[in-house]
Amino acid sequence: MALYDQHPVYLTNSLSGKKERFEPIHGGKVGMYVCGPTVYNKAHLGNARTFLTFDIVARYFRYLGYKVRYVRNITDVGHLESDADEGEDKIAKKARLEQLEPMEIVKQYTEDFHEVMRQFNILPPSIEPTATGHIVEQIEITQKLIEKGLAYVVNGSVYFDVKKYNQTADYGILSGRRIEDLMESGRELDSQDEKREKIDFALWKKASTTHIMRWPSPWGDGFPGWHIECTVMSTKYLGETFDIHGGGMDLKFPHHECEIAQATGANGKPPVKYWLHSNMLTVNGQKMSKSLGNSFLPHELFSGNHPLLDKGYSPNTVRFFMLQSHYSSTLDFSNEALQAAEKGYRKLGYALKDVKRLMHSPTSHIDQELEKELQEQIEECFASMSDDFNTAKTIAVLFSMSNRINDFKANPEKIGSVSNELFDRFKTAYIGFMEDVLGLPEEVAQNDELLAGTINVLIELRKKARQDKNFSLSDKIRDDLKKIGVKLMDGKDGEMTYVIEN
RNA sequence: GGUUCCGUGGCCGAGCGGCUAGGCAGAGCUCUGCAAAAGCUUGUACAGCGGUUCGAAUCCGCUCGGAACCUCCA
Repeated sequence: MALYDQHPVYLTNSLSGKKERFEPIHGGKVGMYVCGPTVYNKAHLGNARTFLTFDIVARYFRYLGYKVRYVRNITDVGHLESDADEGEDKIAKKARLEQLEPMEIVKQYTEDFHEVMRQFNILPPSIEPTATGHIVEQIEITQKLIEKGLAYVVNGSVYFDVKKYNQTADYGILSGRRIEDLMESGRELDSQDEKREKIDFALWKKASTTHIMRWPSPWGDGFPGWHIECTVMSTKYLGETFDIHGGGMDLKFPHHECEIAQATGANGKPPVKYWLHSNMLTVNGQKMSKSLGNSFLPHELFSGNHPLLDKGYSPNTVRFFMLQSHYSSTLDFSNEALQAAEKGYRKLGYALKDVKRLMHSPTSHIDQELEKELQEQIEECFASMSDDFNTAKTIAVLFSMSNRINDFKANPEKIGSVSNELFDRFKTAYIGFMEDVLGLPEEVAQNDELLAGTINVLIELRKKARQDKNFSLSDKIRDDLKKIGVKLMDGKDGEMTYVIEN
């Protein structure tokens, strides 16, 4: 029996607003598409949270034994500023400001994005397609929509006819919006608008003479609309209907709503079975965003070089901090919270390091209560993760497991009071959920043999001083080492361990 | 204006009708030459007001406060 059968996953489907049992379209396989970044600027922490969420989703599905195909795109074209149909292309604008080719901008910020992902231990997707690499497919689907009467051409641009679509389908099915409300609110169409209705959106835009990023099409030179790229890249690699589509909450409307309309219109069936949306990161209760100017850049956070920060925090600490809340809740950023997370994570990390060294000792008396406790903790890890990827709950379980680990470390004879088989499962579960599922590794202090050797010499000296009851010397060794970041801890048996803290 | 969501102990944060969430900080104890680390114990919180129920932080209504989306945004 596969792990995924033993621990079926329940997830909150934005489409229904309810928690549903995950049943893959193709047995044993998961197809997931997540809207990636538009690479015209440095990735900030809010971006990281979304991709962390889906990193966890992919990791857990894999841990359960599913074969996961995870597609996350890079948007390297399009996205006009200010308004869907006017204004300047973000990438082109940045290119002009920095006096670079658009593709230099794209390259630069794609590299930056990858570096940030790597720092946060967010694993790469299986496929990372780009919008510019799928212009042909975007033209094709646009043509298909025109043929079906769901899109119209005006002056070299193509627009999706939302009202027409709504006659046979339900525009607003995801966001809960009604087409009537949408037509009443928001910006009015002005005389220059080419769209029939203001809720219509562009599939293809004619490029003005000055627009740099442009491709030939049946309607003249232009560039694709924003929503169409995701429809094309998701269905191309995952099929016309696939399991999971994810993204940040702020993409729910209009982006994902439009994706549903396009795909349903073109293929005659809904594109996605489960929609997953991760919530926003906030600072002082307000959404962190580039436009509000309250966003943190990862390197500012790591270095502590930011007006709102007292000190720097490691990427893993930040990762842990984010995982202590549920992906569907907003998470507020603050120094105090980060500091608490740092200490908490350190505790779990030490236990991780320690548990790897613990070996089962010959079984003596079986402590049934202890066995039951360990057994339940293992179960709880799976149950919590299978319950809508509740990393906060899982971490709570890991804390209680770390208590047992520390107890085992201090009293190794206790390990023998549980069966070898159970101890192994316990150990494997702790390591597996920490490292593979949550992606929280031991924070490796410099694995430097010279340094380790040097510290060990000092440890031996301190042992000797203690044997001689020369406590002023033994204290000095410990205190001086502490000043430079090496913390010595005496064990029960006279052995000493150390950790390096920065 | 429309559509949603949130308000939990000093702080952060789970919770989806009955069962101690957890972390950080604080207090106490054990261990220790002293520390550190660790283990154990401890706090009796759910914005307010009504209602449903044998029973509500959890469901319903109202009030107050905050946020997101309706323009680009993860």
